[in-house]
Amino acid sequence: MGVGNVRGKQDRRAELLAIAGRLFAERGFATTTVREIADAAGILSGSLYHHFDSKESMVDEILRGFLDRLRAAYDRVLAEETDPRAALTALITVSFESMDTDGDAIAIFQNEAAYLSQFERFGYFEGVTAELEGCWLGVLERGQRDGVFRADLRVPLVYRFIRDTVWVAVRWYDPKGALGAEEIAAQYLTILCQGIVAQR
Amino acid sequence: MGVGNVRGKQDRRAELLAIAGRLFAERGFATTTVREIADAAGILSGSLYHHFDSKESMVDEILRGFLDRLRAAYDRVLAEETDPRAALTALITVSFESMDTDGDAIAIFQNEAAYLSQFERFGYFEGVTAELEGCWLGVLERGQRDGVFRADLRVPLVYRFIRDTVWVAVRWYDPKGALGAEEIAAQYLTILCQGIVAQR
Amino acid sequence: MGVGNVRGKQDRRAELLAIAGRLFAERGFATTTVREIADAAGILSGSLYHHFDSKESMVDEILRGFLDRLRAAYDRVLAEETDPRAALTALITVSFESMDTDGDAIAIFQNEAAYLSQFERFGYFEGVTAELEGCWLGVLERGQRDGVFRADLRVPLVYRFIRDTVWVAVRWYDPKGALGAEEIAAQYLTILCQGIVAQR
Amino acid sequence: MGVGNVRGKQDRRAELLAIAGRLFAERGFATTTVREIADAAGILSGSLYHHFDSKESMVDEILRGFLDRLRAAYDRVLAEETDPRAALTALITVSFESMDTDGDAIAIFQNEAAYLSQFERFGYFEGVTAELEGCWLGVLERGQRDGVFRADLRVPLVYRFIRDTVWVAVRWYDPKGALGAEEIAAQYLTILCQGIVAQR
DNA sequence: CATGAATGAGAGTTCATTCAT
DNA sequence: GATGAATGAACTCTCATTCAT
Repeated sequence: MGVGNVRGKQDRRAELLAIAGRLFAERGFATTTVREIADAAGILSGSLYHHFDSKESMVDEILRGFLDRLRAAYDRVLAEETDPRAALTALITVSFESMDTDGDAIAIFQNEAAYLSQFERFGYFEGVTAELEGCWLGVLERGQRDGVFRADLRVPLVYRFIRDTVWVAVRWYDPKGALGAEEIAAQYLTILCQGIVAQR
Repeated sequence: MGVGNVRGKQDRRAELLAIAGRLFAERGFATTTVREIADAAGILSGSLYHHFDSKESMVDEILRGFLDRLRAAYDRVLAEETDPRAALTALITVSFESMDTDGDAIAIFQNEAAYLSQFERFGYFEGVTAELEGCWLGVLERGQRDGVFRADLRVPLVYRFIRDTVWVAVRWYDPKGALGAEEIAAQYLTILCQGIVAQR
Repeated sequence: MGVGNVRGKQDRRAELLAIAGRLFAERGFATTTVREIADAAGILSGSLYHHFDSKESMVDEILRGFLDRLRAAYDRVLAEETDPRAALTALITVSFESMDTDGDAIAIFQNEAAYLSQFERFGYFEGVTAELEGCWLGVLERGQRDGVFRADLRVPLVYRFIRDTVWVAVRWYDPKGALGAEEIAAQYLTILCQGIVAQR
Repeated sequence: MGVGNVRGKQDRRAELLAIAGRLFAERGFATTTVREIADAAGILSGSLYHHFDSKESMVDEILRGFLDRLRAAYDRVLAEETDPRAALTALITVSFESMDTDGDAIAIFQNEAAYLSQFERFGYFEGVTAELEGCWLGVLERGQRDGVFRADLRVPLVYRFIRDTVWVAVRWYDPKGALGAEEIAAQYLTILCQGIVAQR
């Protein structure tokens, strides 16, 4: 009935959220039923409502956590790396690495953001997305201005290519697989920076 | 009562399929209701069943058509282009261009393939996906063997990066926008081949 | 455009009615769809409505025909046979024999009368049923009065036993089978009149 | 939260099953809607699915229970009565008596078995029916062999006559009526064994 | 006479959510 | 905290019937 209990309560929430996140990521938000979540947690569907008001509030909590952590990571990168190429490298590496800890949330955000953002509750997506986009665009523009990145590229397009490649990788990336996030990031950076064509 | 009637019948089907495809792409398959499709077509939900057995058979028809066309386009590319770099260029260009005609189907396939393939009816996804993958891998491997593409790249990884970038672009690509598929393909090819880093 | 045409029209109706009757008997009235009837007839469901106003009017026509014929046959029996035992024999034989020509209608009437009689249109069932019942009761009562039939039997009960046995036989009687209606009638009459216990 | 709860749960199921059975028997399985069952139970149609998977599983449960009880009763008869005539008497009496407790199930089985057995789920009908038939045939054949029953009768035919008469009686038998199952069985046995013709 | 597109009512079923226990 | 019965709205799909062609 003291701190221990609160801790326990928090743990249970986190546990349930992890279960829900896993299912949302695997089967989709609309397609996952509250009953399935409850079954996976070993309780009855009605009991979930002692912890969360609704299915929506579950995804909300999952996505907010992820988005907050990602935003913080990007801020740290921008604060630490002043060189555009180093910053880009760090941004990409950090993003790939987040798949180890936030894989489900990333998958959910990738697959459901368009659907969820139609509800007022998820209106905040727009702002966060713009902020994250700003991080990338800033680095790319600075790099182009400094002559580090080629001048004949349309930065917004480059941003979209990078963003898509990085985040969609969550579909096939396996945190427990042989290929680590770091190595994947390295390979992608090689391609992105030098291209796939062999130098003569 | 002759060809004209058959044409009319085919047209109606195609029309309804286009409407359904649009909605499936925008809102997701599971989230789009049969009533919404019917409303958009200006008929009652039950009337749709005069044309199609089920909601599933609608997506099925949409996706089969797209997959067939794509497969044929890839085959044509491989038949015409023997040079790996030219083949890769053509594969990428053809893929981006398919967004002009098959945008909705592409979006549906990207977003729903994982969900749909759990049903027996869509078991054929696996085979088609493998065939398409084979087209890309063949070109990449040949290029690497010929020394056209860098030797230090993991081909399967490169394939995934390309595939993800190309197909996820459907989320932001606007067929009626200022930026055409061809130009986007060109920019992506530049990055992919030469990288974004300015040559000194 | 003369008599021949009318004959053709009548034939077509009879043909469609036979098809519908077959299906109603096999699958039940409620369970048989208008589309199934049309399919079996090689036309489209809508086209059936050029011949009949409704599914109900199809059964109606089928059952009226059968009931009329049966009533007439019973009347003929009662007019011809004055001896109770001969009359009972004839009633039973005539009933079993009607399965050769009216098998489907009998099955429909057995299975659906209770359901159909709830609709006003089929209100006439009650009267016809009472009339037919009257034929049997008359013969049985007369036979009991004359001392031909045992005095310790409750005539209404005997009637029900006979009626049920005779008509439910339609479920297993096969018009094309080895066992003819006449022989079945004879066996039943033996049991009914003398019982199954061997005389010592 | 103990035995009491389980009892309560079982009771509710049984209650709902009784309501559904009543309606299925009265109106037919296909013709009875889930909403009608729910209405009769004073709940909403969706709430029924808290207790049963489907309308089909409701009939299934109803019929399985009846068939099990009947099979057990027949087995008891065969174990207790060795004399063919006594066994036949007991079989008939037990069958008529089952209408007091299983009237609805009997009616459903009589009316819907043909329709239901087309679904895989009800494939077990065939086996059970054959077993029950075996009980009757065994007794009749033994009786004929022992000279208790007449030699000029076709046993399979006799079986069908008895079966039809006994079970179709459910259509008019009234458990609360003046005529009890035992008396009806007795009358039928008299007719069946001695016939309706007065002994001279 | 037949077609085939459409209607409109209603079927069985699902599911997020509530709440007394 | 959890249970489990119930809600109520919405879903996919079916089907008898109509009617312009």
